[in-house]
Amino acid sequence: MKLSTKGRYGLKAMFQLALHYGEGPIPLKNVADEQNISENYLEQLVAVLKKNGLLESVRGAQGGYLLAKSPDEITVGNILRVLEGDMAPADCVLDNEMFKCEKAEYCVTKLVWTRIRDSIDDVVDSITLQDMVDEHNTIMANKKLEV
Amino acid sequence: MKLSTKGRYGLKAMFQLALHYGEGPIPLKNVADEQNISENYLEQLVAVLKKNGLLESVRGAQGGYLLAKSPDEITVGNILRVLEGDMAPADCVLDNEMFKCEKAEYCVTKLVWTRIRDSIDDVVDSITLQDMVDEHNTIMANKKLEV
DNA sequence: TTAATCCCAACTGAATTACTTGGTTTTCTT
DNA sequence: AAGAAAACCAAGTAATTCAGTTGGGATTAA
Repeated sequence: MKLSTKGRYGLKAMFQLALHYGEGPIPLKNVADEQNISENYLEQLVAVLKKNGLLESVRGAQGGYLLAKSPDEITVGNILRVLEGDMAPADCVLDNEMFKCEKAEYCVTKLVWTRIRDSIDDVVDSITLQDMVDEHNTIMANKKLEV
Repeated sequence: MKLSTKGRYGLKAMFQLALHYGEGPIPLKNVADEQNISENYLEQLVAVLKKNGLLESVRGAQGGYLLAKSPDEITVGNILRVLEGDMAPADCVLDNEMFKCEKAEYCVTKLVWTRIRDSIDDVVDSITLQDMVDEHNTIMANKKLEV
């Protein structure tokens, strides 16, 4: 039940770009350094995020990546689903209903998987990048007061 | 974010044993047949469940497995944690705090993983095998009425 | 005694993970 | 025009996990 580095690094990267939203394109190298991720590996992840309309890129010198939408329009769920697939603990409760089990109508374990999936969906769909930025700012402000 | 067959088969097997709770030992072959699982593979899973005090076994002919506690004392969380480990989406929010990240105090993504983990915990710790049996019986009773 | 059953250890093919390597192309700056 | 900064792309890879299989043994009821 663990996320792979795709989802974890991907969210970190998107959060980093959200922190700098409005400042123009940010080079991937900066993001990779800041979050301690291999730049070449991160490249593959942002390619997916871009293909799915969450990122835009600017090529050439002074180029980089930017969020395709404002941070309050991008949820954690948007990001994780693109990089990890549906947040479903079993194939029989995938959102797109690809997989069909003939016992589905009276399968009690399916009810369990459904409840797990729904609770995860609730959380990831309710948190936007803006929420994360706000939380970050609150934490940082409190840290300053402590000193 | 998917469960492996360990967790999925394991819960199905435990549910099957819960259905027959009080009837003495149930041979693994029955469980495997009923739930369409390789018996030899299931053997490995029940070994883990037994080692962790969720199952008891009776050897020899007419032997089999039985729940070590009554179905209302065994939660889905008990079963999944034994077979899959903590239901944490990232190592930094493992229940046992093995893994330590030095940025933990101001890591916003950690807050996200924590909320996901907590919501999963809420669900799996709130459902007992008895709940599943009850649900199963309700579904079956309704099915009968439909005909 | 024999058949049913649990118990145990090792092996395996396929897939996935988390990268790395080694480029090419585009564009800004000088 | 040259050089450098960046995005873009394709392939390879070592390690691990997954989902079993194989081939036995030990225990016990009938």
